[in-house]
Amino acid sequence: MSPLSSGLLGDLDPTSDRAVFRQIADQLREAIDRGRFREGEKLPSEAELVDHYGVSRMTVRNSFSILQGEGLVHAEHGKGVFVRPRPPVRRLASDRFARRHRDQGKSAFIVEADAAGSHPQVDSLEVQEEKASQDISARLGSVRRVLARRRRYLLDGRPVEFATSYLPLDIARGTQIAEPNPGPGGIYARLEELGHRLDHFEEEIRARMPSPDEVRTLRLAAGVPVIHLIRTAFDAEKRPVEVCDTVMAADAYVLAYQLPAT
Amino acid sequence: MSPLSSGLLGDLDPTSDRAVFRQIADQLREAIDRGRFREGEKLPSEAELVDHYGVSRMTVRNSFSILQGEGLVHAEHGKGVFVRPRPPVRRLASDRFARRHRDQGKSAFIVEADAAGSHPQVDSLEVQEEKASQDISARLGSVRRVLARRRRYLLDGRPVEFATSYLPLDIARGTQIAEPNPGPGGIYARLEELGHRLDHFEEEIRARMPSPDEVRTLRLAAGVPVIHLIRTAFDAEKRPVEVCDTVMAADAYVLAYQLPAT
DNA sequence: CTCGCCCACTCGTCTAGATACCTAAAGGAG
DNA sequence: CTCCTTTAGGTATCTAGACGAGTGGGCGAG
Repeated sequence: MSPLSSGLLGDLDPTSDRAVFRQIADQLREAIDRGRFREGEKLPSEAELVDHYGVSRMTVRNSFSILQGEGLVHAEHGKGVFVRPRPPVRRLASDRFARRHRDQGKSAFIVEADAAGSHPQVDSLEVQEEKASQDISARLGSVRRVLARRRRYLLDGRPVEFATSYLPLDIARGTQIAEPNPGPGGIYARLEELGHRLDHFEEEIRARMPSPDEVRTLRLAAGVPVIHLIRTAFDAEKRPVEVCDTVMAADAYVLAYQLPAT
Repeated sequence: MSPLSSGLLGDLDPTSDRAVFRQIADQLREAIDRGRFREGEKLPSEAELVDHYGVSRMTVRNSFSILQGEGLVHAEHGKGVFVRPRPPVRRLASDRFARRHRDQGKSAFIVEADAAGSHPQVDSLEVQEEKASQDISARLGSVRRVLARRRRYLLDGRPVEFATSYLPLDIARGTQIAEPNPGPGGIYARLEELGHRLDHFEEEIRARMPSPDEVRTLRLAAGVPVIHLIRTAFDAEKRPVEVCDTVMAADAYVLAYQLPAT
C-alpha cells in the first residue's frame, strides 16, 4: 500500500490564501516533526505527491525546495527525497585551549574525536607566507605579511571545519610553526616555547549561509549554515600573536562557553 | 540604456556542464561581489534577464532562488529583486552580564542600543508559570514547573531576538521576577538580592535555519540563519537558577567571548 | 551462478505559457 | 489641488510536458 493512502498526509484547502506549494510543504513538515517520517527515511516521490494532491510536478518540487532550504530534507538524484539525519555534533568547550590539554603528542581535534569514537582526519594542509588581508592585518596589529596555516578537519570522512591560522612573520618564520607538522601540543605550545606565553583568547562568532566555495569545501547540504569563528590569541604582553579564522558546518557543532559573573 | 547592454553580465557557456540557471546565478553573484550591484540596488528584472540570456522565465527565477537561499538577495513582490543590505550588527560581549553593567535603571539591551544610536524596543512580554520541558528541567536540576519570561527585542522596529527565561518556582514565585517589569538591573539583580549571588554562566551556541515560526516572529528574510543560544546561570552554590533560551537573527549579531589561556 | 544489459523509477533541468496580485507613476475627475 | 482610476511593469503561483541522467532491480546470455 502506498504511504499516501494511509493518511500520512491530508488534503489541500482550496479556500486558503496560502499557496498550494506552501500547504504541501506544511503538511510534509508536520509529518516529519511528528515523526511520521523518521530520520533518513524516504519521503513520497514527486510523482506520488502529484497524484495525491492533483497538482503539477513543479508545484511539488517547489514544496520540496522549501523544505530543503530549511535543512529538513535532502534530495538524492535517482533515489528520492529523504529526511535529513542530524549528524553527531562536536562540542567545543571554552577550556579547549587550556594548557592541560596541550601536553600530548596529538592535536586536540584528534584526541577528542578518538575519545568520541569517531575517525578524525586532517586534510589539505597548506603552510605559506602571504600578504595579510586588511582585516587580518588589523587584528594582528598592522602587519604586512603573515604565515598562513590552512587545514581542513574531517570526522568519519565528512568535512566539518576549515581553518586558517595567521601569524606575524617575525614570530613564526623559521620556526617549527612554519613546518607542516607543528609538533606536539600544536602551534600554541610552540608559541609558548618561543617566549610568547599565552594570556587570553578573543573569539568572534557569526552565523551565515555558506558561499559556494564553502559548500564545496565542507560538502554542505542545502539549508545548512556555517558558523564563522575568528579567534585572536594574545600573549602576556597583550600582543596578538595569532588569528585563527574558522568556518564550521553548523550542523556539526555546538559551542560552549563559560563566563564569570564578575 | 538597460543595465544589461552595458556589459555587467556575460553570456552563457552552452558547452559547460553547469546548469544554465547556475551559470546565471554565478554571474549575478559575481557582479554583486564585485560591487557592480550595490547594497539595496535592484537587480535586472526577470523579463530583462529572460531577454538577455534567451532562456525561459522559470530558469531565471531558479537563479534568483539560489541567490535568495544564500541570503544575497531578496525579492519584493511588485517591485523587483534587490541586493540584500547587511544590517548593522549588534555585538554581544562576553562581559555583558558583569555586575558593573547592572546598576542602571534600564536593561542592558536598551542602554546599549541607545548608545549605538538605534531605537530599541521590547515587545510581547509574557510572564507565566508552566510545565518545564524535558530539556529545561534537566538544565535546572529536575524541576517540574517553572516561571517563564518571554520577550522579543527590536532595533529600529526590526525584531532581532526572541528570548525566554526559565526560573525554578521556588526561587521566582511571588518575587518581582514574576512581574512583567523586573525592575532595575533585570532579573539577575533580583536574583542576587534574593541571596542567589551569581557565580558563572554557561552558554551553548548553535546555528541553524529558522523554523517557520521563527521566520514569522523575527521577520527573517530568506537565507538568514538563526543563532540559538542557551544560557544557564549558576549561583555561588553552583545551583542553576535560570536558563535563558534565545533565538537571534544571525545577520544582526556578532558574539564576542574572551577566554583565559589558563 | 555471474555478468551485463535493459528498464522502471527517481530527481534535475528547461520550455512556454496562463493567471493573479503588488507597486508606482501617470492621468483624469472632481 | 486632491483623490481615484488606469496602466505598465514587477514578482508569485501554477500548469503540462519534454528531455536528461543517476540508481537499482530483473532478466537473459554465457
